[in-house]
Amino acid sequence: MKTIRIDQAYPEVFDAESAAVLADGFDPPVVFRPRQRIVEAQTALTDAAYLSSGFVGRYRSDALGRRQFLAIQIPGDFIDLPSYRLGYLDHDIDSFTAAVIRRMPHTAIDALRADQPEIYRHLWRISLVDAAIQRYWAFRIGRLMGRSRIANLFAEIFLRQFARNLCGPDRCPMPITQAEIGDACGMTGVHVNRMLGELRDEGICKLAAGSLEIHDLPGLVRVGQFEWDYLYLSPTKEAEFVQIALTPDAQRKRALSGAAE
Amino acid sequence: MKTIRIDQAYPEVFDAESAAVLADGFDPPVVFRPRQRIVEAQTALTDAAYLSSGFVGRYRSDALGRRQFLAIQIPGDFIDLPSYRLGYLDHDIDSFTAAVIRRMPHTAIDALRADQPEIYRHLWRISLVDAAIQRYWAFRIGRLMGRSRIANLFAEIFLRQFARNLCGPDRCPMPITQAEIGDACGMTGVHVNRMLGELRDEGICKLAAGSLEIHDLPGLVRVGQFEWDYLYLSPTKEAEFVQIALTPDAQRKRALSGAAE
DNA sequence: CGCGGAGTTGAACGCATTCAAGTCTTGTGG
DNA sequence: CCACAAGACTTGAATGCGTTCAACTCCGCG
Repeated sequence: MKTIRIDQAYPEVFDAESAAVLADGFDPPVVFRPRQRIVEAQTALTDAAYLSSGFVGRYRSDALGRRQFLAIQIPGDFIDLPSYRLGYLDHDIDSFTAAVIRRMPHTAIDALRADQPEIYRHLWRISLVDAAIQRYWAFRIGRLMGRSRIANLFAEIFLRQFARNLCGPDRCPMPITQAEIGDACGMTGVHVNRMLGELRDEGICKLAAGSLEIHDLPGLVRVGQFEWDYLYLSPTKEAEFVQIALTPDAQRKRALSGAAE
Repeated sequence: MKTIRIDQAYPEVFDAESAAVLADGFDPPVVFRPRQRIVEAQTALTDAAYLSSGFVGRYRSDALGRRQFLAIQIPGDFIDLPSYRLGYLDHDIDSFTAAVIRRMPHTAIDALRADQPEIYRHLWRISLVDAAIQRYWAFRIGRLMGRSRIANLFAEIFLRQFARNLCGPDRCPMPITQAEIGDACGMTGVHVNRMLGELRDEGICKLAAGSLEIHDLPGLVRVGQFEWDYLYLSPTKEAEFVQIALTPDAQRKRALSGAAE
């Protein structure tokens, strides 16, 4: 069986029919264990990997071997789509958790260009949203203070899962250690620990046992100065998020100004 | 005349013939003055802008209005290609210098899909290299110290220009202020000033009158921990850079290990 | 000649790191 | 089921990189 529920993973992008077509192009699933190398930098790739389940991270290391995460990928992400046109990656990808990968040969993507232009262009779109997320990471790391960085990252990872119906409104999987959060936010694990303590004491959120309990989503958004335009959500999903993430007061102001933020 | 020298701008990507085809799709040039808004966030776009000459920067601002540059675009860059599939940008683009923009309607790009698949796919490739550069910005800001960040950024901006034959081996245009370098590297203008002083005193490089004098390129690469795999240069251009950027000793080691770094 | 933006420098402050020593969890094997 | 080891988390104290505030110089330009 080659069935894969891409329709669930990308509800905004692929309708059920497209998803079925796309699913036919995948190779059988491959399972990875936690903390395993999934894609190696500088290695020639002939297929694109789709993350069916699990969390993985893309990173580069500095001269002393310290990692900087460049992206955190959640179920439903294509994790190395750049390889389609570039042939190899400039960074490594490791699993955080156990992960299931399904690969689609680059040739299968090529075939879509003529046969399924809509899907083909949607793949391009996906890679552009990825790029937008990358840009926002530069903003987060470059402009926000420690506590805000973490809150902002949490908000992103939560919303990306929420938009795919991978979690409810008040908690979501967050299977990464404090040190890894540090590697993602450009700070040390020790400092992450202190800032997490503050967020917890302020009643905003709590990270425990690989999942994030969100006690005050508007607070998380406020502290993290989180904006979500860069995720290019469907209007439906965005409205759903606004409903739970903005206080009634903020929603009123938003409606008045007509801002699409 | 619709002639535009894309062949020069993207020698690795477009051959002369493709460039000519592509050039036919452009609207007439539009000139911008320094420090002018070129693309506004959240505004619907129906064409993609190509930067014919000049420098422009993409940025987001935090709650207090402080900018974080997300990218610096040089002549030959498509500066808002994401708009093709996303419809609008989540960030603003301002000019650093006077700039000439040529726009290509999204519909013209659409037409390329069937008529000129090679060019169409090359445009995708370009957007993927842009994304790779974005990723590297997260690494730079997240993992490097102040002085290294600046050296690293300089190395990138230099190499990207060098790869397009926009400059020689020992100097390049760098028409941005110290405060703007700070906004790009996630630090203050004051600290940029101090670090620039160090780089100057160490005989590595000197920023003056909108251009960067590179006195010690290997030193710049070393201090900045600069790697260039993420730019996906053509083998020719990469070899040319290695020739001038690595010391003879480092080149020997590189050759021995056979690393493609 | 004077204005304004860019660059420069000094001093005090503070966020985050580093180092270190713990405690708590978790998974594994006896 | 307990013992133990390894990794994750927590906390304190000292250090330091970078910020902030402020004053001043330099330079291009009208």
